[in-house]
Amino acid sequence: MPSGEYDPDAVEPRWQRRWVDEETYAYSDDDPVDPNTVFSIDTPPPTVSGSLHMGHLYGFTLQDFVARFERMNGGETFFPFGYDDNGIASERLTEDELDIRHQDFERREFQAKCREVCADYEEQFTENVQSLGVSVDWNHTYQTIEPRVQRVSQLSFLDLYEQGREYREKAPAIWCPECETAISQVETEDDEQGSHFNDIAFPVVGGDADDDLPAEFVISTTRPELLPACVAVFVHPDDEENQALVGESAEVPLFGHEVPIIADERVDMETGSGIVMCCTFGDQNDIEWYQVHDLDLRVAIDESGHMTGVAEAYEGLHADEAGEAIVEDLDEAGALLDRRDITHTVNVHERCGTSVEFLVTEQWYIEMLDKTDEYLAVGREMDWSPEKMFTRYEHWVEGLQWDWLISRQRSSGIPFPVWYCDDCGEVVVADKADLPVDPLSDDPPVDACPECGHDAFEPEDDVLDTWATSSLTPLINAGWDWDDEAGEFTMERPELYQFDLRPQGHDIISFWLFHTLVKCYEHTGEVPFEETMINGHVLDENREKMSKSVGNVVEPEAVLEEFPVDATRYWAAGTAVGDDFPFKEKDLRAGEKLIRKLWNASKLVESLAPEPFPAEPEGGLRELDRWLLAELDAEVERLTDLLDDRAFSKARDELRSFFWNTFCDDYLEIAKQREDDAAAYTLRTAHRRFLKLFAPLLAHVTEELWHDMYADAADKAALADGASDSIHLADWPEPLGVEADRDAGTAATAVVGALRKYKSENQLPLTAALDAVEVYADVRGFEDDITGVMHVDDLAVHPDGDAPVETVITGIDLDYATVGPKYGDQVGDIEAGLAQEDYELADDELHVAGVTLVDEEFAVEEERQYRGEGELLQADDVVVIVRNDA
RNA sequence: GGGUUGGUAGUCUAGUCCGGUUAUGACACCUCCUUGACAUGGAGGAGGCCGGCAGUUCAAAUCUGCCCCAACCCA
Repeated sequence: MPSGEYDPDAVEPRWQRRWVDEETYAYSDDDPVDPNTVFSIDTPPPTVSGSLHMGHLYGFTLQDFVARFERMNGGETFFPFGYDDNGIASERLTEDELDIRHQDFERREFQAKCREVCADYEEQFTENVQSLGVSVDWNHTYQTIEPRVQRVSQLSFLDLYEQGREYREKAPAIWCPECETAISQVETEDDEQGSHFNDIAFPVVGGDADDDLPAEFVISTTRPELLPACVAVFVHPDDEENQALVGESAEVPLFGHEVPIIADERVDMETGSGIVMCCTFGDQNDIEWYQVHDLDLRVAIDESGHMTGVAEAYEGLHADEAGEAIVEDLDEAGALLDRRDITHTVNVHERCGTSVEFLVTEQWYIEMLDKTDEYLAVGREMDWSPEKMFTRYEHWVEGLQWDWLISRQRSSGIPFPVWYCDDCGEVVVADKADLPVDPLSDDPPVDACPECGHDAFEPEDDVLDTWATSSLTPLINAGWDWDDEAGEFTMERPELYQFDLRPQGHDIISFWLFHTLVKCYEHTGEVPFEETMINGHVLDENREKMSKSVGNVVEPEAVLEEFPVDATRYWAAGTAVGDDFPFKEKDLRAGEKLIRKLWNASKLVESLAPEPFPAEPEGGLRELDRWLLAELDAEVERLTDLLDDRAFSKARDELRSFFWNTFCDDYLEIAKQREDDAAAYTLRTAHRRFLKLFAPLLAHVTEELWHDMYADAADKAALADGASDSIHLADWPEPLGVEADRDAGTAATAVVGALRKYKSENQLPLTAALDAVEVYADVRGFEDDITGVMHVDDLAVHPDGDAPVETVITGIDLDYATVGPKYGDQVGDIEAGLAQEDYELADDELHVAGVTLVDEEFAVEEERQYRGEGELLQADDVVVIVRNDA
């Protein structure tokens, strides 16, 4: 039985432990699960780092709303958890934690260290997530580096290879010189950086001798260190001033090699001098020019960002140092004409912020550019919450310029199951049955090259892009595997696929969602998700992005120190899904108040309707009881629809105001007067339904009350609806189908409201007695309720009688929805006629401005005047007269 | 530079897709009320003309165009 004040500090951790210990949310593999009713969620595996941030709290909570609602409302729910410990993030974490460098270790050795470090962090992380009370099934977790997942990832590689969707090619690729690996388009981002524009004089070959040719021209560049890599100079075909240069050659200053001057439309005439140099490679334009004009390849910068032999005297310098040195030397040689500060956007690696280079290297790709139309169609098949997020997907797919580069030159990660013939270079892949393999330590499945018969092989030592693995989470969760005997792919839990929901942040639509669609579509031929729910970012109280450098980061730990978890859940439900939204302490306070209200109201229900639980009385319920249950029926339907639509904010506010205003302020206040079985039955019935409706939102307090009042009660079989373990395993309420005159109930509460207002305006206590009240409305059946709660000595109800009031017509309201379209621009005249009171009313018809309006097209606005004894109160359409001598 | 989203009372926000004339709710604010749980409560009040300009329309927060501001995505 609930008593005293609610103590979330004690209650919440207790339930969190029990939910985990008792495996409350475990997905039952044992019984056959109906694929039509199972609800499966492909949850985002967070990158392992010890602590939570508000984005975690928000994201997990939103997922949990869906999981808890669907679990109650539908069948079995699959809510797994993954740890993304495969890749650069966990390499970095390990290097920092142990103060080591991955280059100093053998791959296996370093990977072992990664796993040790990650294991500690994962344990901590698990505790943190469990302290949020999310209903994860802790029996179904995975790590993206574990052997089972490595097998899935390598199977995926082999399947796509066999389908001809993968190829290996030596070509310019985006390269991070800091991480020393190739990366894909999605891993780059723009960064505004300060730089210099250097105006450099290029001599024209033969320009001194020919009067028609200038001796030199100017090129403005931000990257002087690329001068040694210069292979051509470009002029726009519309650039008349410099047209004479086209077809000639230029001499690259300091380095002296001659390069052709070519016309091309891709030149931006507005930037710098309008003449641009092409280097292999400075940006993507250079790559296009290199390919289209079949230019030389001069590689000046190596894998680690240092100058190569092509840079002659500058060899071995870091590119930045070389740039400075070259500028100095140009200045000395008189070739530097100007140098000015600018800010421009550069392409950087999103993980380390280093400017990317473009290097010609041999890499593995997944072909995508040929199928973008299909990937768009597949994306369109899903339900998007909110819909607008689909446009982001659309733009990303339409803007794709590269196939997916999946090889990374890193130590840690999942290896390619690939060897190459030492002699002819033939690709040899592993047998599916042998996976996972590491070619560095495992032997290829053949003794001799199937192509040339050579017997020595070179292992592939690159590892797979982490997204190549995390894009397989639906297949990992469904237990995708290869059955060697049957020669086909299988699923351990086929009923889960396709997944019902993919929740994730909008920032990784182009990473995770897109790549998952591509991979799963290629493997299974169908879209992996029915629905995707895209959440926004958490901002600070001032709607600013949280950032460590600004110092406005709110830590979940600090919030949970001060507020109950249920209050953070209330806050998290407070915005439309998909919008970025601010951290709001006000909402946490409001959440706390709601929790307290629910607790206190439950105490009152307990005392008004103590055990034993009364059955529905034979004499039936009173009007008021049926009215409440009927209103609650309507509320159940509204709320179910809102939660189906993931409209958490509306659901939260809707339920809160119905519970607070209708149940607590109206029904409970009246029910306090009563001690009959009908009231007790109604209170208990409504209360149990409220707890269930609140359960997805306020997971802890509802569980505590459920156990206090129902699940652990003496008569629990009858009370707990078969859910004595947890309210979260109870069935979602269905409408009871209670018949009630809801108009009468509404009128009765309007009367009570009017009397309250009367007392408030007259500064009377709500318990003050009223001598006499007359009601002109059909509120029969509610008389005792009204007199009881409002302390009316003498109540007279006139259900059909005309009120003793005079009505004065104060104006005419038009029904514009009908009148507007019907009369068009005559509406102005009609309004003018009404304003001048130049109209006639007769037989329910209105004659004005030469037209006749019929009954439905207008409403007469009246003011009631009462000249009798007492005071007239207005309460919607109900006339209430109060006489009070006091 | 292109695109997406948003700009509604002191603050946050509903409504905008499907135009209809007293614009929703919460928090803060003011007044009153100790009533069988809750004063961390209850009743009531004041506060906005919907970023700006122009247009379409009988009618615009809601449609169209332009502009300004912010965030994000992509160049």
